[in-house]
Amino acid sequence: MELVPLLKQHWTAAAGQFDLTPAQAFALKRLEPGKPVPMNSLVDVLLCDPSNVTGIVDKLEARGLVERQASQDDRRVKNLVVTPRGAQLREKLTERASEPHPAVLRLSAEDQCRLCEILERLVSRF
Amino acid sequence: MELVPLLKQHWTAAAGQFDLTPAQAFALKRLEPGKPVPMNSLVDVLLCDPSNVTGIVDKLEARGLVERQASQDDRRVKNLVVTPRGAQLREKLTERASEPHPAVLRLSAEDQCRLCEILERLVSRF
DNA sequence: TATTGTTATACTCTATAACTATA
DNA sequence: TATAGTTATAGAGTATAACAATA
Repeated sequence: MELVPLLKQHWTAAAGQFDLTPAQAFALKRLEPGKPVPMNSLVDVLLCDPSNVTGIVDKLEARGLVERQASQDDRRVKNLVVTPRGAQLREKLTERASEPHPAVLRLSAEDQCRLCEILERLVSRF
Repeated sequence: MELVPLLKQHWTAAAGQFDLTPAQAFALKRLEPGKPVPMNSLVDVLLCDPSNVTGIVDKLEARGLVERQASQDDRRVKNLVVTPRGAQLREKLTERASEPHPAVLRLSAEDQCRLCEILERLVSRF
């Protein structure tokens, strides 16, 4: 919990390099190019209210990074599709965010390795 | 980074139990009873602008959880002191926040132990 | 000149509630 | 009745800039 402000700062800086807010960047990072998903699915990723997703997607769409598409199966649903421009930005963002935080580099190589493994298992159970 | 929303949700829930916002709870948790610290020091903990600290402390002070005290050494500085009521709430908060997240409990006992050790080393280098 | 803390402002995130359209 | 998404709204966090008091 003590690390949350640190992580937040790291992520905000990474997102800011591409003129994205943290939440916008989170959403973009979770949208896989070529795999449309309902707006709905972002609620589980961002852990926020559906009404927030609207605003976040609005801004991404206004910049031409994602598009809303009417679903064929359920006319209530709008699917989100990453545009080519969005995919390009997403890749750069992912690359930038993969850079380890300086504090992590101060750990031993063994600790870094173990931390990585354990966190992967933790994420997969989330 | 994928865990940030999860951590945030966990912390928001813990803080909410005591009618504190996440930032207020963070500040209170970092103020040790009996050890006055300048407002300034919260900037490094919350990693935010000094102007935000004013507002966050305002709300804690309005609830009688902390107090501003003029510093003897430097008349520009205001020291923050946790009140008895603040100390009581802080203890409950710390206790509540120490409860492991369900996702962590799904890890093996060995992983939990290692994660704890590594994170402690990480925090100490922060 | 530089620093501590404040104020004013604007933007984003966030939840709540009420709404439309579908199912 | 229930669900997907929107709108309106209000509260909180955040940074920027300008300011007063002090160093």
